[in-house]
Amino acid sequence: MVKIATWNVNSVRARTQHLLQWLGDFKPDIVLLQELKCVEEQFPREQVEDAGYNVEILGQKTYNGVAVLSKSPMEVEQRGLLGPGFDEDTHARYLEVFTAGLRVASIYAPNGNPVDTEKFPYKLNFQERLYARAKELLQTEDAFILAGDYNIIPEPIDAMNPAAWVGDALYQPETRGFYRKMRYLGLTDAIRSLHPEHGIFTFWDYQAGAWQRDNGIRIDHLLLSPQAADRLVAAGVDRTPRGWEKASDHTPAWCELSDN
DNA sequence: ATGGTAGAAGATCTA
Repeated sequence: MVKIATWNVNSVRARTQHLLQWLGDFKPDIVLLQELKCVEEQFPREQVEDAGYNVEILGQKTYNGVAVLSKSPMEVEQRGLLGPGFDEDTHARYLEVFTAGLRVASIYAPNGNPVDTEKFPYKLNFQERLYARAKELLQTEDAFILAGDYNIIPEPIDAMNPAAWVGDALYQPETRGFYRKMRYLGLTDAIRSLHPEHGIFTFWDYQAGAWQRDNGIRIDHLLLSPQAADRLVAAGVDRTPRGWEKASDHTPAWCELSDN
């Protein structure tokens, strides 16, 4: 069995103790982190290595930043996500590795708000690049997982109060359409495929007591290739770290694959 | 209720 989790930590330096505590409690084999908010040199590498993980990092000053932790050896496959007419991206939002017989990408997709600014087209452009990469990878025989903070509320069931998100970049038709396209491509939403019920959230805003009211949304996703989905045995969200003092506004989402 | 909170940087931006 291999347990893979994704977690937007909202600053890895502010969340180092939470991360170490959670690694010890939850014991994931592979962890995809987002919003490191630091450069590689500032990442608490030694502490994470001492916890038993290999570490690969794509960092950036102040914003964004993604990493992959794995108990198995890792090879970096791709740093960053480029595409046609897009040969440079200063944002650290994509890191793809090969580890434990799996191809895995840690993804921090753009938020895209406000929608009437250049931020929204940037979000759509990133989505197009990710779609192209997914299509490319589907032509291999690899089992792969594209997971992270997609900044997408796929369906009304994925929000406590969907009406409040109308007009938000996370819930725009183009945003939700991209997610649908990824699924039509043949990718499996690990959590939703095993859990049709309402109330599965991964993010609660810091403001207005969203956590206390369970006013959450599901925006962190694990999309599995057919070869990976065939091995899917469990998936879920671990709400525990969201309840800790000085928590990230996201909590880990995870899935478990049988050995193959 | 057009604010509210959090983090990093630095006296604002992003989420």
